[in-house]
Amino acid sequence: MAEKVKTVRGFRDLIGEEARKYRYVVDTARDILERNNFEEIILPTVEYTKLFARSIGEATDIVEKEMFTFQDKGGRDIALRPEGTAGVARAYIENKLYADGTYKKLYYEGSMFRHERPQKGRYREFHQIGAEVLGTSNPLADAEIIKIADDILKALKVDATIEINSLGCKKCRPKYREALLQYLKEHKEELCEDCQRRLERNPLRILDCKVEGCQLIAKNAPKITDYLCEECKTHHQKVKEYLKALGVEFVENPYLVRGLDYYSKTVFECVSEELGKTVIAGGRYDYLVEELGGPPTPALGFAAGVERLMLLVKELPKRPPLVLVIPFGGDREREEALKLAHRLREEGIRTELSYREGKIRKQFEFANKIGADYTIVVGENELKQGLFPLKNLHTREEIKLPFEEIVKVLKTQSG
RNA sequence: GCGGUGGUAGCUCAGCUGGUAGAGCAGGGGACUGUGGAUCCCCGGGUCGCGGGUUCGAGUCCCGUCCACCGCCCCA
Repeated sequence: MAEKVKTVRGFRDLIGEEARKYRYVVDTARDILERNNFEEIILPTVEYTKLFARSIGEATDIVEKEMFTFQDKGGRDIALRPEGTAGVARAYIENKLYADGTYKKLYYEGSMFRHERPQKGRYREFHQIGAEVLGTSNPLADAEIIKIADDILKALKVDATIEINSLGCKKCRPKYREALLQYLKEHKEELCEDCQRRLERNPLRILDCKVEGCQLIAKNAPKITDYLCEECKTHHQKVKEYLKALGVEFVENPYLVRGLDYYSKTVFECVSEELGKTVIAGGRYDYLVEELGGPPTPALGFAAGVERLMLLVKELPKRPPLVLVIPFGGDREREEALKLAHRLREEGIRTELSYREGKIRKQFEFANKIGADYTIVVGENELKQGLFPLKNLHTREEIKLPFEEIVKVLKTQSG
């Protein structure tokens, strides 16, 4: 045999039930977003590398070491998108979606690529479904975005805790950063190696370090919420009020920070205890559009990790019952069975025509194997009488009816 | 990128200190020629992840490599 070609590391096939689970997660989220009057935006899979460098942040791991980048034949630096928000912001600016003076609600869905070490629920090609609202600073939008994330989790019956925080704005965040940095420097010796490094690069991240010693230090660190300016404080307060009004359960986590540089004010994460991982995350990014060369545009959004949600979805909606049409006899019977099978499909009934030849007994074994719920034998006697045996494989009951009666019976089952 | 565990039949796995590859389940056929999940009988199937080394001889020991999974980092 020739050498077998395998999938690229971190990439995989989704087959049958896995594929159905994928569709279920995506369709459920899409449904909720459509109901909230979000418009779909279908984005390119590749963008110029600098788009991500400028939006996500030069110094982040995603940009520094996790992007799939390459040069095209024209020597342009291109990257497979590692996330969706940057592309949405770029499209918003490029297509002047701000021109009509209203805010825009967009959602996207598709593959994202990060060159990380693969693990369960973490692949190099993974999928996100994300929503973005561009052009409003109204805290109603923050509350609604979080509510949608909550609705998706509830619809999928996934348990997760919603944690929220505010990262402040250009006015108040620097003051907080200053205070935090000063505090952390006083405790530098007690911090773990990683955190000593973070001190320079991204001190906010020390707050959610898992090392025990660091957590103790983090516990007594100044809280961002104590440093928020009036505007940010009011905004944060309003978001929480609206969430309560909506009955969305959440916990405040003053140490919640996000890994992407573009966030401001509201940030949130939906954390699954079962996975020990975040399944949906998002927040405000009021400066991103402007930093990418657009007009000043407050905005916010979230991204849901499809693979991670799939790991938590225990039950899929049932497929409609399956009917196996079994030809029995010769060419005439095969041809009739072929036509009758398509008659059933015309009516929306999930139908398999057996290509198996041989004993009737084997046909029934085949019916079980493929998970059929009903069988219809099409043989010489049936064609002569115009009556066909519809057998329920679960109850083993069989009724003989004219074909069009069978169609009616099955149609009510397929609802 | 770092640390750990593991890769043997379609699946789950066994294979002790090196001596020509096994079980259960699944699959195919028959007992049973127009009605299935039971039972019995028979059968097929493997470059032991890949490459190299040690050895008379390697699934087993050594080195390398790939892949999966777990933890870290990071993140959805």
